[in-house]
Amino acid sequence: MPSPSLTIGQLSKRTGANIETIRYYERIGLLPVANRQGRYRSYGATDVARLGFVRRSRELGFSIKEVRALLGLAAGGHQSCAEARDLAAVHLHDVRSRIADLRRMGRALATTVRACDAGDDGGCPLIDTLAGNLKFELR
Amino acid sequence: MPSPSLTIGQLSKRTGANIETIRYYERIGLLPVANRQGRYRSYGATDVARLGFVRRSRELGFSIKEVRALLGLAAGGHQSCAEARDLAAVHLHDVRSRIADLRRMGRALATTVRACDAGDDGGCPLIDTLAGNLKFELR
DNA sequence: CTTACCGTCTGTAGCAGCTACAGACTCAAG
DNA sequence: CTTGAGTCTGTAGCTGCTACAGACGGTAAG
Repeated sequence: MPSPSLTIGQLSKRTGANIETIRYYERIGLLPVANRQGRYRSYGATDVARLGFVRRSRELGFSIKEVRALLGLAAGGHQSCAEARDLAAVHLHDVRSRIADLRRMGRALATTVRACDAGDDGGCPLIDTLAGNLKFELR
Repeated sequence: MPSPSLTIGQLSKRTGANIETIRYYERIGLLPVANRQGRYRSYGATDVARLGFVRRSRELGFSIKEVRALLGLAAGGHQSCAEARDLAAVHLHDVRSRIADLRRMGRALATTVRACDAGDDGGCPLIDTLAGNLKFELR
C-alpha cells in the first residue's frame, strides 16, 4: 500500500512540530517542498521520518545548520558516522559550557536571594550586588 | 570636581559593553538619552554606574525586561527588596530548569557519542537515534 | 595646507528560530 | 446555503544584539 497521506495539521500532531514551524522548515529548505493534493500540502512516511529526525536533533540542541549537516550525513555511508560523532562531540562541549555558565549564574542568584531572605542589614543585597557594591561576588 | 566625561568608546572600555550595544540600550530606553558634547555622546559617573548595573544583570541572565524592572526597583525604597528578591527567585527557577534541560541533552549526547566511539555494530548510533530507531532513548 | 586616520554619528539590515497575524481559499457537515 | 475548521501565501514581529554604509569631526604627520 502507498503511504497514507497526511495534511500539515496531521503531520503537526504526529510529530509535535507546530504547523507554522513545518512551513518555516520548508521555506528554509530543511524539509523538501511538499507534494500537493490540490493546493494543500500532503505528507507521507518519509516526511514524517525526516521531520522526526529534525525535531529530535533540535531537542538535543543542534542548530538548524547542524541539523542540515546531520541530515546530509544520515544520507551518507559509513564514514559519515565519524563526522556525525564529531559534530555531536563539539556540540556536547558547547552544551557543557552553557551548563557551566548557567551554574555560575545560578550560584550567584542563589547567594543573593538567600541574603535577601536573611534580610539582616540596610540595603537590598541583590540590588547592591547589581549596583556593583561587591558584598557578594558575581562569579 | 565634576564627574569626568567619557566618550562612548571610553565608556565601552570601562564597562566592557560594546559601543553598538550602548547605543542600542539608549535606543530601547534602557539607558537615558546621553548628554552631548557637540555631536558626541558624553557620559559621567552615573552613566557608568547604570550601565554597570545593566551589564551585571545581563550577566546573571536577566532579560532586558527584567533589567528594566530591576532598575526601577533599585530606585525604589525598602520594600523594593522583596520584589527584587522575588524576581531573582523566579529567574533562578528558570535558570535551573534550563540547566536541567541542558543536562538531559548532555546525557543523551554523551551516550550516543560513546556508542559511536565503541563503534560495534552496523549503522551509526547517533544517526540511528536521531532517525528514531530507539536503541538509545533521548530522554 | 593636505592627507591620513581614528573615532563618532545616524540609519538600516541582518542573525537564529521561530511565532503570529491578515486575508483569501477550500471542503465537509448540518 | 451557511458555517466552521483547516489550509494557503505573505509579511511582520519577537529577543538581544551585531554589522554594516556613508557622513562627519578632530588630531597629527608630512
